[in-house]
Amino acid sequence: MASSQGKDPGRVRLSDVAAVAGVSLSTASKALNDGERISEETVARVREAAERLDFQPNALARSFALGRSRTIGVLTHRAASTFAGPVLIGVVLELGTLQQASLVYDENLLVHREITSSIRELRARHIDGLIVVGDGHEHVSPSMSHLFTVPVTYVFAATDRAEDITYLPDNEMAGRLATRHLIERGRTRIAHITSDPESLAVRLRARGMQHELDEAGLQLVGPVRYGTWFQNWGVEAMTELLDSGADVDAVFCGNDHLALGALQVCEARGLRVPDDIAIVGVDNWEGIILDQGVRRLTTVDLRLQMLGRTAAADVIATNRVPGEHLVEPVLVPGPSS
Amino acid sequence: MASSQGKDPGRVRLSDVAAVAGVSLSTASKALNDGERISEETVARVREAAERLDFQPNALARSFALGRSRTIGVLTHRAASTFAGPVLIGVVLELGTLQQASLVYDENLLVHREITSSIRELRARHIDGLIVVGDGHEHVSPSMSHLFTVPVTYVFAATDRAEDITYLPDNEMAGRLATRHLIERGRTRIAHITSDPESLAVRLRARGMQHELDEAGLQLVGPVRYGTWFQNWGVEAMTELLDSGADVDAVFCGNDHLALGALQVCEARGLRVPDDIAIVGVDNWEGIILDQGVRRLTTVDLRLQMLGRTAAADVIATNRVPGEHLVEPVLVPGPSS
DNA sequence: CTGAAAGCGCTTACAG
DNA sequence: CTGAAAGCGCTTACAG
Repeated sequence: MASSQGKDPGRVRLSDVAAVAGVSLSTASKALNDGERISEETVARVREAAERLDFQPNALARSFALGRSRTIGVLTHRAASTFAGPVLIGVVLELGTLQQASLVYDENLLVHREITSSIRELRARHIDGLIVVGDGHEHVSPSMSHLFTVPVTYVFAATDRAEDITYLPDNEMAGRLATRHLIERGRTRIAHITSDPESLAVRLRARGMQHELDEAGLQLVGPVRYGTWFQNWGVEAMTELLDSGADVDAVFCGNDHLALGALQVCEARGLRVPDDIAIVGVDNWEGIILDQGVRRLTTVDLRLQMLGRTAAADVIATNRVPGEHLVEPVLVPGPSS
Repeated sequence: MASSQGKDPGRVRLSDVAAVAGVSLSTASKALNDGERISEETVARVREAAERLDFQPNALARSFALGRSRTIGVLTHRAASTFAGPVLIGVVLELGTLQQASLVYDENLLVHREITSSIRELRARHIDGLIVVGDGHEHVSPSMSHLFTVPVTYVFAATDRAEDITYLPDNEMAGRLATRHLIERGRTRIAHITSDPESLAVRLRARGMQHELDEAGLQLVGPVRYGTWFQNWGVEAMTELLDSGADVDAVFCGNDHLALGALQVCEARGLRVPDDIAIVGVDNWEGIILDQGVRRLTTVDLRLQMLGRTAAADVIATNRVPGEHLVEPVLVPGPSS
């Protein structure tokens, strides 16, 4: 006798369906799948039998026969980090919706083993595709696409190969949305407080802002105040800005920490926000507070979970388009602007 | 001819290994797996051949033969929520480490389909186990264990069946850790600001606090101030507390929002924190700020990601223990206490 | 349009 | 200790 572990006595097999429908196994299979070159009547009879018996095809047998695992490999770097976390959640939730399992390899694993070893394992598992989750696009990741015969999609990561399919948040659009929002509300004297220009996100957000100002024929209340991503820089830069006596009615901050710092300075000085001065940040990191019904900041949400979902849908799709794809952020209005 | 999709011409099969080792297919299989009733010499020869050919067993064929998918079903409710998110990340990362794929079903799906339909799909996939991710243990989830023949583990959820295996954060210990920390630092006049006593987490944290006070022979600077989880209640309650003229040198707040509100009031009144008054919260929700090197609060971290990892390891384990299991929180010291 | 048969690549009960 | 053979439950090229 052969293995009995694979057996599941209570389970309905396709052969049972075929018997009930009075057709052969192969006809039953074709009727349930492509349905091509099978008479409508037969298809109906087989489907009915399958329905009546509550037939669920054994996914293991199907995968084996087809050589497709309905499993997607997911390679991450520090997946638990603040920004990569939502991306990973989006990836696994969307894959689940698409009936695909996720086989996740975290970097912890990769440093201990050879990278080639984990790739071999991924191949042994016959994954149908691979998603590489980065940690923003500050660092360019080396392309791994040539190591796989299955589709590879990069998300929250840039690669060194132009034909790779990458998904990134649209940081330039984030700058545009924030600035447009302020302009639409009648602000004309807008300043910018942000982090280090070494960061690509900083440069892109600033560029988006500049585009909108140009289109509106406005001048930045300059210079751009570059510093760090931390709240205390927001405090310091806002203090400097106000002390400089600049005529300013709005500030676009590169992230929400800076915006909170700026808000704090304005409140301490008795300036009304947004009446005297409007403030917009980026990240919507107040998620936890928003959950609880309190929101202080206007901000731009980069939709990181949607970014993960989009990449997951892509790796399964048949019409994949090479190159860089940007996911649109959304403006989340709040009382500060 | 049969299906050719399953073929992968470049791939080494077990039969190749057997041929190179000069043994039969069955002997090769046994040598590589159990190794029982096979001579050491043969085992060595087969292993060597496998090594040399870089043999990776086809996981699809293996799963099919054994009836085990190396895939774990994961059922979530609002997985993207603030607290369930880290639990889910812990689950999928740990499963990945254990070479298990994750097949995630989010509630969005479940409301549209019959729950029985998703269970049938999970069964058709021959999952080796199921993890149910809840959203805290405020609501008791109905047990689903009887619907599956594979191991079911609940995490961040309580069920209505005592034999179910559940993993929860230890909220009582969170209250103890916070209070013990304050007592060890010489505080003797400790108050408690927290949310609604309807919440089990509120009651457990308060109970843990009371235990520690009792053991130290201290009295709570009462009454417990029950309210909401929001920062403005922290502000209000702290204001009341100070206005009441109570002699207080520390406050344990039920979460970090309340602690931030309390901190704000103290700072506004010129009280030095922690010199005049020490404050401890719960949640370590400043994660994002911590990433950036700034920390204001002392807090208790419930280790939600570790909670997810622990549950994931459990569902695979052979020695599973029925009942409720608690994951220990850790105190994260900061300048506020 | 339909069906008999081979095949996907393993595991294991059984005979030797 | 070893090997020939059956079996896991599907899919599909081929013949009819």
